[in-house]
Amino acid sequence: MVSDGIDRLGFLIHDVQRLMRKRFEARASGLGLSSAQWRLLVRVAKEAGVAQARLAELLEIEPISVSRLVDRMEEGGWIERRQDATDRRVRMIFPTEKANAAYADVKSLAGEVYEESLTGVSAEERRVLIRVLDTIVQNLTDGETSSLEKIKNREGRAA
Amino acid sequence: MVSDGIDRLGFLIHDVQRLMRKRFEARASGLGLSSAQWRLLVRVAKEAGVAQARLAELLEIEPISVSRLVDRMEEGGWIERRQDATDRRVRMIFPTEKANAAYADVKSLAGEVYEESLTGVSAEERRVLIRVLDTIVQNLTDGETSSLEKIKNREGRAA
DNA sequence: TACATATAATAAGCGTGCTTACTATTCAAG
DNA sequence: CTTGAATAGTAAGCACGCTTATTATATGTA
Repeated sequence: MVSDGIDRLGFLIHDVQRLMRKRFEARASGLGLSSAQWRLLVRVAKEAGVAQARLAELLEIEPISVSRLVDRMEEGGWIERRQDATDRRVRMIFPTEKANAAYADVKSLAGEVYEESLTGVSAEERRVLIRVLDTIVQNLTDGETSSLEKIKNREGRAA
Repeated sequence: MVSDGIDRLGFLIHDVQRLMRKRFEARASGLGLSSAQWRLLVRVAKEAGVAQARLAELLEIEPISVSRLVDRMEEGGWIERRQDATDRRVRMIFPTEKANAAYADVKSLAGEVYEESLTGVSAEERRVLIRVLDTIVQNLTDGETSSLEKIKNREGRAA
């Protein structure tokens, strides 16, 4: 009943996340983009001009984390902050030309890492993997996660 | 070919890891143990007196990370460092009584988080999940991971 | 209008990982 | 025995997440 390996689930997820991030960053180091920065860039590329607070919701991290991530990415020349004309509290985030140019490269690079990760894993197993991971996210997102909870209630599941 | 969701794998793993860690830490906060400290404690409980360098190999993190983690855990009264009589460079790590007392509690607490995560996931899907995650770890551990590489070559796969 | 509340962003400081560089100690040659 | 390489541990400083607190601006209500 415990010999199915479920008791290792936390350790396994932790290891997989760390190894995938590490390999991605080794590949993308030439570009100077970390995986956290890449995640943010994907959102900004799809939704140029998005406010930092909205980015925090989409990325499901705290606004302060966005603030400092954006600091570093602005220094790196990946994004720029602009004032919102109608609400002076808001900083709108736009990708730079440099970011747009790198987008496709980094995307295919991420795909490479996924393929290396899944060597020897069948199509059916891949489907199960994605489905189960989605289920876990749902299970853990509902209830008691305080700040995430509010987002979900307000927004539903943002793709 | 990309519509299978594999292109979201990195984001999914990242989210699952963060949510599981967050929920675990919410539960364990009364005890004052973080998930990183819990991981270390599991190893030390199984192998009392282990050297920090060996812990770094087992946990697959860098020795300096162990050093500071051990600092905080020693402050928290979870473990203690003792000198090795035969090699004065070595610090041997032992669990305290407090740690031994908490061990079973935290273990069942982790089990609860896993079960909540996997609500609605069949036994077969769980087997596939664990098998695929193990495969990913293997795929990403071989080759090019520099420091981990050395460990693997030297030790093989430590359970 | 004025005051209380809410929201956007940031500051300060912590935990956990990293790289790079250092000290202390051991071990292997010569 | 002495010198040089390897090993154990740590320091300094960075990235990225967090909590808590602060500032500036909007907004709703008396």
